[in-house]
Amino acid sequence: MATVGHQRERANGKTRIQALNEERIMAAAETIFAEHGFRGATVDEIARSAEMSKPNLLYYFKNKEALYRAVLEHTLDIWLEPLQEIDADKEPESEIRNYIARKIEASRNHPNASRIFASEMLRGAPILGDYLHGELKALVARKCTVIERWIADKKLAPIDPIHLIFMIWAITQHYADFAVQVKAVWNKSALQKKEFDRIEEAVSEIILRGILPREG
Amino acid sequence: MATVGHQRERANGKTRIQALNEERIMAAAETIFAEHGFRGATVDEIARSAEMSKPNLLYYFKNKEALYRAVLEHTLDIWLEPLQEIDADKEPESEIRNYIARKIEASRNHPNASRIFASEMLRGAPILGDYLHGELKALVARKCTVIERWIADKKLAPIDPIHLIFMIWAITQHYADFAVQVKAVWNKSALQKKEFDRIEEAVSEIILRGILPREG
DNA sequence: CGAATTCTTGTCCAATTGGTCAAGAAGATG
DNA sequence: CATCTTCTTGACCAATTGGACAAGAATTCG
Repeated sequence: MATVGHQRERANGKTRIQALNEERIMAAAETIFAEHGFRGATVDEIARSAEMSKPNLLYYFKNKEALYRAVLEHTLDIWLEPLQEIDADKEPESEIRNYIARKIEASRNHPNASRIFASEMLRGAPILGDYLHGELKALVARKCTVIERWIADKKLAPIDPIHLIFMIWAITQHYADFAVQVKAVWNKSALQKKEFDRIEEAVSEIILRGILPREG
Repeated sequence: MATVGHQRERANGKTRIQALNEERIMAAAETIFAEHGFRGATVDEIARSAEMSKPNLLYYFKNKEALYRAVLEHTLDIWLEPLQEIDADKEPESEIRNYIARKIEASRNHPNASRIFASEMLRGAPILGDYLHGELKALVARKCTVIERWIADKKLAPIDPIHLIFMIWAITQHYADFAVQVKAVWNKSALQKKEFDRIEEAVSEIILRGILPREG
């Protein structure tokens, strides 16, 4: 209790300035890493984009990799969160429709998170390798069990759960990572809420048709 | 006729050594660009991987960007070829099943082509921008017309053609670009023909169910 | 206020970067 | 075999890279 009073103008043991600048740096880093990957991004460029000197950036993150890891971690939260939500006790139609909606929302609101994840995969996941083989694999296994139960209960057609998950990941990610292509081919100058609503509808329709059992 | 006889030990006006080395360089470059993108790749590393000196590499390609463009062009051929094949006069089921099969085959046989394409999209397609807005857009528009005709003929459910195409691209590309993730989560040490056959089956099943009209 | 702490940056550094150049090695061609 | 062309590379270059450091500027806080 003694020294805590005033020091907690700091939240998390972080100074006001610290919190502010770390955020500023991470935001800038997210954009640059998303565009050019870990190797292609330069600390100088990130610093410039965050409007501060390079030594100052390195005062907050001890080196480029530490910054990359911080950004990646933040990315993971966004990337993963939607999957947690799937609930075995509810109906597959609503659960999967909802999952698709959440993933597409994430692609819209955090396209750079999606891109950084993609870029890390393209490099062979040197940083996230352990995570993929550990936490993620376990989580997916659990969700597959849920889907298999739905299939056993005749609530879903007998599709392969893991590829259903891969397909949903692939599609939703695509609209963030390949946004340039989507815009060019679809002839949209930008992907706004309206476009993402259209995407969600079109994707859900095909996927749900593809996995729900035929009535009757 | 005069000077042609012996000079055509060269094919394309290229020396034997030229043809050989350009291929060697492009193969090495494909791997490195796929992993690290344009900026993250270094000429030195590519040269080393091609087992030749950097000046020698630059004897065949005048600079890094020229090499990148050459690789990208090669990439495009592979990436695009399957779509040309869709034939309006045949049945949608076989045509789309076939298209998926071809794209997945491409992902298996040329994963690095897929990754380079992805990496170029992540950067905002500074090199391929014109191509996306031109050739590709036009091609997709034509294929959409084909799909719409199938829908009008009640051979397909009334889905959105362009998003069907995006979905197929996204999914098939995913198994190349995110191979690390797929392997980790699916618990395979490598993706062989057997695994890709399984993927093709699972994907075709869901997509075709999703777009074919209900019988009766 | 004044001392302690936190923040900020100009300057510097060795290593790496993309790229040049000249000169020798290897190959083709008469 | 002799010449002409093509191929190959060591040595070099200026610019950029990730990062260290010291010293000054703000802040914080008793």
